[in-house]
Amino acid sequence: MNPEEFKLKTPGEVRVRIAPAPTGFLHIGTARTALFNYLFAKKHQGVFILRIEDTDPERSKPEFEKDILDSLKWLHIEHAEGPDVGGEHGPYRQSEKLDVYAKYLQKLLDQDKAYYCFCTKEELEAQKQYQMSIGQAPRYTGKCSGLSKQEVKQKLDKGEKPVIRFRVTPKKVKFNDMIRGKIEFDSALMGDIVIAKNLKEPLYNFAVVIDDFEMKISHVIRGEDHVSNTPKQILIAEALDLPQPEFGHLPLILGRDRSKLSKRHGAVSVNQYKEEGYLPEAMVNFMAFLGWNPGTEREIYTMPSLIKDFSIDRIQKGGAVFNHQRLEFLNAFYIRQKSIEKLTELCLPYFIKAGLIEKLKNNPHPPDPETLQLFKDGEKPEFRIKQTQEVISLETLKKIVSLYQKRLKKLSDILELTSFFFKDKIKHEKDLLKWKGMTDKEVVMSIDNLNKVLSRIKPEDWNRENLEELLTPIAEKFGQKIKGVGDRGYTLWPLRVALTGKQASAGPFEIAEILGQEKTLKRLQEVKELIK
RNA sequence: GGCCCCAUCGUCUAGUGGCCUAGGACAUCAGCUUCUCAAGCUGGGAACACGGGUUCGAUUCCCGUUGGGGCCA
Repeated sequence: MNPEEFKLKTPGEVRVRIAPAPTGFLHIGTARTALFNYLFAKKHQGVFILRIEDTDPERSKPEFEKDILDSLKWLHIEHAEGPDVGGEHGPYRQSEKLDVYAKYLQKLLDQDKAYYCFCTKEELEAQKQYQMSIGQAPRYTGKCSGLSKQEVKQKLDKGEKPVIRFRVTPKKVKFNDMIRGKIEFDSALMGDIVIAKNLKEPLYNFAVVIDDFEMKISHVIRGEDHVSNTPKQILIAEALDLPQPEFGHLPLILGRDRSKLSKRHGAVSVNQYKEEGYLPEAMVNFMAFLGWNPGTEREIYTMPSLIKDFSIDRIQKGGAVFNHQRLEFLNAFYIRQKSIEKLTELCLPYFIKAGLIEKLKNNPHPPDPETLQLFKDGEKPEFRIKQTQEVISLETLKKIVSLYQKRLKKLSDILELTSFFFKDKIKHEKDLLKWKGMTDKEVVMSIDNLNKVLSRIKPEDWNRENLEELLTPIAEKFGQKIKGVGDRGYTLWPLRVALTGKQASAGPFEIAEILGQEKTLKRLQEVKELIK
């Protein structure tokens, strides 16, 4: 840890925040910003705050706010203050404090640090075009900046709709970015900026300054897309004589084409990943390494270890491409770490939602979102396979899941991989049954042989160990007989394909055990008829 | 267009002037294992954008070029 980081300009408590607008589902980039803020707060025994920036009533929706809350909770990025949990520096929704903004706006107006501007969109547009044509930065020329009180009143009385502009003092605005170091802007290039549509409708750059002050935010850690907002906010805070927070700008998450990650790159909301069956621990581990690394070769990090090793001065400056394959790798890794009980509980909703199984009446509890515990202790839940109406125990489901644990990249993969267990009839491709160029006749011979052997097994002896012990020598002998080599494939491959219908699957013994003797024989029979 | 930021394998990155014959991870390729697919193990290929300086010595420092990105409307 670099001690530099602890030199906090504003001594006292570390208070950080994320401030998403509830105009869409929680974006992966916002989640990553939240994570870094959270880690920074935890690292410094500080407070992580959630603020909802819902000043745009058109686009802000309660369901999006809910999604933000739910997704953060799912990721275990917990805020100590926010719209749902409250806090002494609230309200935490911008829409609930419009009078506060109005107060500061009025103050600026009274001190003539801001003024009403009546220029029309058309005027402004024409001006901008002109400025750009002569190679200048487009900025407001200050046409209305000299309007007298009477003129303003007249225009107001006439019903003209003004905006409120902030007088930008031309100067070099400097700040020391926690991640990037010194950054300097020439505010003369900005022109007077619009800070509100009117007293009741503050705009982003203004509202942020007020909120961050009111919430006593010590460090503003946000995406790089905000760097050019920073000087504006510094100037506004200065005009209001407010203390400046520290700023840190995170590199952006990029899509494959290296532009800012957005919907056109695919799934970007946290809830989409959740639904597809990505684990929160994988998401967190993955997001943390998008622009940060511990400087060691360790790659696996859970939240507690991240908190321990996180340091803001190890954050990268350049944007990071979202590497989906790496997310999958991490997700598969965390899936493999799960206990079979836990993993089964995680998979059950997928089976149920897909209509493969249904719950029997004796376990009506909805899953506990905290523990993901689907059942109360001591309860023996049972399920029914929808297609066959057979009862299937949790134990059996656990066996199924455990067979495929190593093959799951995401939870939803379980459906495609295991659906053959839940189907009455499965589709077979005749040629798939042939191992190394077997003929139809040889396949039938193999199946007859299997039939003979398997039907003789006593029901109580039907388990994986016995099947393997019995079938292995038989398979070798069969290979020897038809091809002169002890290749078990001539028996085991047709068996496996007969049971699963698939080119790739878990092994035939464990599958046969789960399917049971009756179904195993039935599937062999079906395959035989297919060939004839 | 203006301003700001950035630049090591395909991707995420280690590297803070000599430990660099540039390390790790994902991906990829080959092999082992094997009835298949996974998982696992072993091994291979793969990068310092370019040009100038500074220096005994630059991936590392400075300048420029190029490239990429962000913001502004």
